[in-house]
Amino acid sequence: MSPTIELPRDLGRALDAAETVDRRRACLRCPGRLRTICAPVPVATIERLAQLKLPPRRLPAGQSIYAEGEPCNAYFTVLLGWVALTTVQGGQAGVVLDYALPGDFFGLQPNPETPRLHSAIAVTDVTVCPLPRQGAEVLLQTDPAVAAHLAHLVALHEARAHAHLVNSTGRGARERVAHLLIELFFRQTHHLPHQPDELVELPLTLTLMGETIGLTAAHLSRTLRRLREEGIIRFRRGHLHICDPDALLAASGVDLRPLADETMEA
Amino acid sequence: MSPTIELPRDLGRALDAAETVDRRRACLRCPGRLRTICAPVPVATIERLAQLKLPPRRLPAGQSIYAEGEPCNAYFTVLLGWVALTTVQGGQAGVVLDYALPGDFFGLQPNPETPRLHSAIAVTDVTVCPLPRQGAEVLLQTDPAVAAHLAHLVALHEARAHAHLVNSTGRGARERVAHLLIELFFRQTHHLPHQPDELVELPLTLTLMGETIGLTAAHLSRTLRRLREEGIIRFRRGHLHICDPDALLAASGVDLRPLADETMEA
DNA sequence: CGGCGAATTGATTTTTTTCAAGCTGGGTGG
DNA sequence: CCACCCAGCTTGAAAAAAATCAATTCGCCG
Repeated sequence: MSPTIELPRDLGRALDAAETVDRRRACLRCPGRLRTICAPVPVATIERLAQLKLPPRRLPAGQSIYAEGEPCNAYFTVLLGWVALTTVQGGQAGVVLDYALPGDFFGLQPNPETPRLHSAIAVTDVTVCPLPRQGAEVLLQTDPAVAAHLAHLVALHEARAHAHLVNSTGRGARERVAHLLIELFFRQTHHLPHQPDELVELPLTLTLMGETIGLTAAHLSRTLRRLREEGIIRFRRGHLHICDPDALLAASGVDLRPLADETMEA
Repeated sequence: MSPTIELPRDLGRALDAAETVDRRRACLRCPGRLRTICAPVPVATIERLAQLKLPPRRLPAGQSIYAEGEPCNAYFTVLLGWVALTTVQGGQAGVVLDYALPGDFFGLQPNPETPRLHSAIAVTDVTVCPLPRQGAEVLLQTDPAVAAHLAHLVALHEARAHAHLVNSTGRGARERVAHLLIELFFRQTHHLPHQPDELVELPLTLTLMGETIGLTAAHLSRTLRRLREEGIIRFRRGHLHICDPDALLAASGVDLRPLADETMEA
């Protein structure tokens, strides 16, 4: 029942133990610790998790981590870089459902036996920590703390999807863009922008951002220009500069303060 | 640690036992059994769940089950009727995030200590089975099967939100409407429409449906008229008549077959 | 110095909203 | 039993928002 891990068979017991310690250390040092599926794992159990997981996997920008229709072999934690969860319907324009940032967990399915419902694409160069499905499911069925935490974690993803839905339904382009920028700012800094001239990474193309909020790249470009001309933001080369935070918050058209902690916090 | 339930203190042990049996029977007979949080509960444990839950609550159409901003006291299973999960942003038009139909579980939060992120409104007269939060959380922390199942159940809700997002982003009114009708058909019958002249309940106002897919009631009315004039559907007084299933599926603009089982199944 | 994907911009068309005015049908009170 | 009431639906005309299409331009990389 215990899932196998890829280890050279001829290593002695000593090295095996060392390997275990290494893995355990890696998990304890992991940026995702305390934030994803690992959060409720007591130090005593972390060894078990460390055994389950595969070594980190690095992928270049643009590569698919998994694609719609594929079987579901593993769940993932992002260690480094940005991942887009997205659908592509029959060669047409896709829709970005969510982004997974460092520390975020993604890839859990309603039914693990079933093909992937969406694709996960590396937006930047990415390092992910894969957790094989079988092992993860056993862990869930055995450790109630992990399972309970995971349920709430997925509820958070659901809440984010709902916020996304509210944002891209029945609101103007300006509002949508402002809201998206604030969300992505928040998810990196863990606070709303308040000081003038805050700077943050934003390694997305206009096309991708457009697919996130349901606008064409052309219209998005115009909307961003307007915001720039009003001295609210500047966006260039993977970086977002929020010149006037209050104006941006106002432009989003919602009071985000109460929701921020709950919905965007990873 | 075991959660208390409201019982007259002066009842003898015999009646108490009878009450327990009643609750247990009610849970075993429940339409939500096998479909919601109760699904993985073995008959042995169902008694425990039966002790946790409050007696069913009936609400007239239009009533709020909980509202955005309120504290989260309980989670719910729908026994009868339709519930809309919705946001209302500052007096403006709201957005319907999802519907909960008989057998559906709703109300779980990312952080249970936190105010509600959305409202739940009874669309029709409704009967729900409330599960007090405290007890539910204890159950989750104790019973890994329930917790693991719940995680996947919430993942299903997330997937449905994603499908909703795809549907209402960057697609025409006709496609959105067709997709919504099919989804609501499926969630009641558990199959896609295929025979001509299938009939199903649809107790929603145009305003509500519009808020679900991001259209005004006016435009929705026009879109429905077009579908009616083409002999595809008829919709009146709470009932949907799918005259030409294939045309409706075609109008939705997506191949729903592979997704249906996973995304819509409650 | 090209080459190329991404961003910008303009002109035009399409889609959807908005606003406002009737319509309808089921429920209520006289 | 009927008149009326009212929420919800329908319809029309005009305005607004966004998509589309088609060039350019920009900036990075080899």
